[in-house]
Amino acid sequence: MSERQASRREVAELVGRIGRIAYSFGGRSGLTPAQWTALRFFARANRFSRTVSAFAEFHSTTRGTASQTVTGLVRRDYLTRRRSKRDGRSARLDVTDKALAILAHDPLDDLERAAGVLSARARSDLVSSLACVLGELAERRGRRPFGMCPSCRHLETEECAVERPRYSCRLVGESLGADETQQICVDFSPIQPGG
Amino acid sequence: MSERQASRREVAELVGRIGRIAYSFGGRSGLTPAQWTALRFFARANRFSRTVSAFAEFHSTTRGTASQTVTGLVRRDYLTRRRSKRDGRSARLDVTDKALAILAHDPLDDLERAAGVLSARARSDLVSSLACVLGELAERRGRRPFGMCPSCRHLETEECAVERPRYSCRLVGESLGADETQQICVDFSPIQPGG
DNA sequence: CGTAATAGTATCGATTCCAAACTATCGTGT
DNA sequence: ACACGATAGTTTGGAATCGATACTATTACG
Repeated sequence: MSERQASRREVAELVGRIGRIAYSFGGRSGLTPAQWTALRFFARANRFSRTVSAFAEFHSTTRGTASQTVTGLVRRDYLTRRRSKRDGRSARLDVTDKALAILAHDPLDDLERAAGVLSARARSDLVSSLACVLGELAERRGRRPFGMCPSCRHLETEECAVERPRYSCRLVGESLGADETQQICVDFSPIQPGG
Repeated sequence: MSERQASRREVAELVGRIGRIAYSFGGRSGLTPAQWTALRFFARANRFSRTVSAFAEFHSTTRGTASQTVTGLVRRDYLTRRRSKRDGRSARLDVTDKALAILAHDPLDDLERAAGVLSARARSDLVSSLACVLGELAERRGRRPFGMCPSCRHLETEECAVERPRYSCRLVGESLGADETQQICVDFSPIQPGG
């Protein structure tokens, strides 16, 4: 085995192990790993993406399983369900204050803190490399990469002279608040292929 | 939220997403993600680490669950169980030819190939950054990082003038073949903390 | 020889998981 | 207006996972 291939395998092994340690721990919250993933998703997703189907995509599971996970969280008052007025089939899930409270003690914060041992430069390189790998893997598996507006080809930025820039999405054809450009989106499509 | 914290969160989100996509796909093998993880582990672990307990540590699960997963793989002839002669409580699991055959088409290979889009330099940096984060995260969670001899403080290298170097492990007090220094070990302890 | 620790298994109920069938709504084309 | 297929989401069933707990057997320590 060549050096090149060895380092590829190392990437896969390390990501797998970190992901596993991060995923498998729910703390004493009474929430399962899947429920934690769902809460994080609905807290971070923009208003077009807070649906059962988008979460199923995000979590790489079926809509049926995602539906069950969401139902459990709604029943426990971590999410509220609101039927869409535009599309009678669709419903939007929003996190409750109870969810925000528990998310303040997210066990995944351990991973964030662990990333803090890297220098800012190393962390920046790590993020771009991971984004690149994720984009490539998502493409190979036929999955959506998810991501935020700043690197999305659907974002339209209207520079105004005096005011702040105005953002909108070419895909859904709606204007976006500046904060919404920092939320994750199911329709994200990277400007440069692969990250 | 500062830039520093934002990039930490991005690391966590990206690792989580990549890990999830990589983990959740079993292909048409009939094996579950947990079973794939077990097969990979027993194929990559050294002879001191191919036990139910070590796999439970590796997979961040309980010994009970790990026992069930292993039992299923033994029943399907992917693993063989051999009781230890030194320790009557312990048993060693070895992968069968059937397991090696299916591992040749490991769905996780997609992730390795995705890592191939990075330059060798970027990949090398990625590996060391991830190893650093993993070491730190494992410490925070009180988990073993697992790793290989070259960066383990238990490795003893005896340099011989004409012959190849001889390796041994200070912890278990046994000599190691050169190939065994490239297998993952439950007793791995990094030379530099967090590295 | 007795006690504590360790390796592993067995069992429980809750959850996850996928697949498949199902309802309801939307979009398109005629 | 109507049929058709696509989409959003739920439901059901069976297998597997999961954590917790209790359990057996063996080893280590004193």
